[in-house]
This record gives sequence, C-alpha cells and structure tokens, in this order.
Amino acid sequence: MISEMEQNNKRLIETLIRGRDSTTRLQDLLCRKENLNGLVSVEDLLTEILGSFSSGISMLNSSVSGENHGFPVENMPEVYSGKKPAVKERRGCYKRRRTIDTSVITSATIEDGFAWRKYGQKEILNSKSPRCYFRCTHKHVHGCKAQKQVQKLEDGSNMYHITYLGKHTCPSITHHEVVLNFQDFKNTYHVSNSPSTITNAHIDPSVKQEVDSKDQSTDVSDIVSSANDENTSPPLRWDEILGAGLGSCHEGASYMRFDHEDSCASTSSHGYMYMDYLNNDDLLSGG
DNA sequence: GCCATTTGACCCAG
DNA sequence: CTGGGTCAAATGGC
Repeated sequence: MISEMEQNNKRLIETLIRGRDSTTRLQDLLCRKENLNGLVSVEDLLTEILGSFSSGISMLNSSVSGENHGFPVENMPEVYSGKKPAVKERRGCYKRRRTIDTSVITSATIEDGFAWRKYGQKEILNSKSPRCYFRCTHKHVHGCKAQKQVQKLEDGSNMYHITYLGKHTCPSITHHEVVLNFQDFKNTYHVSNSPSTITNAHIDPSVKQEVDSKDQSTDVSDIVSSANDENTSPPLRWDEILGAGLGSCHEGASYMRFDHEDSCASTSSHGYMYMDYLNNDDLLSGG
C-alpha cells in the first residue's frame, strides 16, 4: 500500500527531475538565442520554473523519505462501507466528492496542457456565467480522477475561474507534455515573484505551441467548452475562448489560491500547471 | 461509426 | 427545500 504510494512518489519525482533537466536544456538553448523579442527575460522565467521544479522535487523527496505520503491522495476509495449498493438503474447515482485536493486559479485561459472532457454544465445561482465541469479524458483508461470546474468571471475581463479537483494520475502526462505546457505558460503568463501570483505577459506569436501530438490537439477542443456570455448568446465555442486566451491575452492579473494556504505558499510559487502535483493536502493532513 | 459535447434529469449536501 | 455536482441519452462533428 504505502510502498505503492512511495513508488508513485518516486515516479513523480523522476518525472519532475526529467522535466527540470529538460527545462535546463531549454534554458541553455534560449539563453544562447537571447531574448527573441526582447520580451520579459526568458532566463528569469526559466529560473523560476526550475525553482519550481526543484522545490517540488525536494518536497516530494522529503515526503517519500518521511512517513508523509504526499502524492497519490486519490488512491483512497471513494466511499464504500457497503453503504449503498449503487443503484445503477437510476441516473445520477453518485457520491458527491468532498473538497479533496482543490486548488483555485483565475486565468485568462483555461488551457493547462491536460486533456479534459466536459461532462456537465450548470447555471450557478449568483453567477451569470455557467459553470462547466471537466474530467480527465483518461479517466476511464487510466482511472485518472482529476477534475476541474471552469467558470467565467463576470467582471468584464475575459478571465476564468478554474477549480482543480484531484490530481492527474494518468501516465500519459509525461514530462514532454509538461515542458510543452511550459511553453504555453510562458506565452501567456509572467510568473511574478509573489508566491501566489502570476500575471499576464505578452504573447509571442513566434513561439506558438509546437504541439503536434494527437493528445494535445484534442486538448484544445476538449478543454474548450461553453463559458457563456450571459446575455449575449449561446455558448461560446471553446476554441474561440482559447483563441482569446492564448492569442490575444488580455491584461490583468491572474492569481491562484489553494485550499490549504500553507502548502500553497511553499509549493505553488511558480506556475499553476503544477498545482495538481504539488498541492497536496496529504502533505499537511497526512500526519 | 466513433467520440466529444450538450442538456435535462437525477441525486446529495447543507 | 434548494443549489450544485454528476449521469447519460441525444446530438453533432470528424
């Protein structure tokens, strides 16, 4: 059991290490070319990214060596206890998940590099925009339990309130994708010094995502769903939203927060796409 | 034909 | 009882 968790942790660490190494190489590469467009220092950004990797790795390392099993929280059985034999006949028979690993960000784009599949949309009482529900595309294949909820903010900005639930456990998330994601990330955001703040940066059209994998291409269409504009109209197409997010990023701050501020402060300082991995309540509540 | 999205129904927690 | 989260049939796109 625990050894299984440890194995997962180790695998994650290895992945992070590979990611870090790749980033290092990327850094090396980019620094030679020196600032393609004289944008914000790519070097700084990469340094931040590397820092993120490093702290994540060290955190996980300590969590593996210690008794804390930080990562695979999701292994816990949902709810059995033979409470309910699960009435399959009836629709919507499920157990609503409690606030497990949740992390919240506000972003100009809902793109995060993962493959999501939309499974629902709901009008929310206090909000004019509907909330969209996504789960990992690989849920059925790999049993990945990652989910996210996306809701457009109403403040006029084209920002989205994104809530991540659970962690990606699907093996399809490789460091390659992570690195690619960073590229998107770099295009869209500037990582600020603030522990929990990222702000938009310019978009460099020349550095569009060079993703040709099938997964990635579906990512975009998958993730994109209907964050509607309340009175304007029928659901926006997600690719349009994405286009707006990635192609003409709006100004303004994006920020993230976690349910557990302690871990947030130390683990999430550099970029939202790793929150799934690095935000662990187990790190806190494990003991 | 397969797969993703849409959407109304269903169910649960507060 | 109500709002929010999930399911699954229907629909559409590739």
